[in-house]
Amino acid sequence: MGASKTDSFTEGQQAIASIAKALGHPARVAIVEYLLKVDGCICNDIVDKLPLSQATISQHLRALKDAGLIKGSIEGNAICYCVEGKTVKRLQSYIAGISAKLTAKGTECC
Amino acid sequence: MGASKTDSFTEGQQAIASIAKALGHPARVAIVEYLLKVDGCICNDIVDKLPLSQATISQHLRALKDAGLIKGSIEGNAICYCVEGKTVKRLQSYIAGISAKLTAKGTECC
DNA sequence: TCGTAATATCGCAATATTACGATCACCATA
DNA sequence: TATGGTGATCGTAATATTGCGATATTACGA
Repeated sequence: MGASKTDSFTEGQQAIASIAKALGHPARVAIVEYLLKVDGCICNDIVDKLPLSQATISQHLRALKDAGLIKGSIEGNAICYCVEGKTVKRLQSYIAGISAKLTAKGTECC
Repeated sequence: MGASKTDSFTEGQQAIASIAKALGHPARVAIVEYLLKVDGCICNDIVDKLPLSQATISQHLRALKDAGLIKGSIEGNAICYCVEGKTVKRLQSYIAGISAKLTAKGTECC
């Protein structure tokens, strides 16, 4: 035993967890930041920007895509990736919800 | 090789990644939600609420505490955990920043 | 001080992640 | 049809996570 007991939690909890997990590695945070900075949402210049191999970056891109945080469309013989606003907003409103409940509560208890 | 190449990224990226990673498991999302729901921020009723052993929950609590997402104070012979607003707000404003940059950009490119 | 409830930690097994080199597949264009 | 650039995938090694039972540890009350 020891595998992720992922079922036995709600859909919502799993959905948030999987988005958060995708952002749970500095390389992927860096990739998202890069995609935001580059205005054209260009593709694999990323390989030159990060100290990781092409294979590894491709894996991270896949993780981000699986989580719905980015999407890519074929653009000639390259691929154009960009951040998917919908998913970002979903995470954003979830965190905002937590934050709101906290301030509604008033004092932090401990 | 194969270990996390975590260095070679900025402090900020690592900080966000570690907070996000802490939320990257449904059990931990569930724990945070529970701590928000319970008004008194009570301790280990959690063991009864989740289908996980006490040892496992204690581990998840530690992960959340290490990430700064919760804090605990000793309360008699029990422990009172609660969500740490400061860290939630940090994540919140980071995600809001991404979201803002996206809408500033106008159309999603791909 | 003894017993008991609440937590933390240790040690282990199962599984997942991270990273890379080596290919493979695809498309454009020479 | 070759050739080169772009990206995905495979195989593999190193490491991390997840989960649990067993065992501390700590604090309270009898």
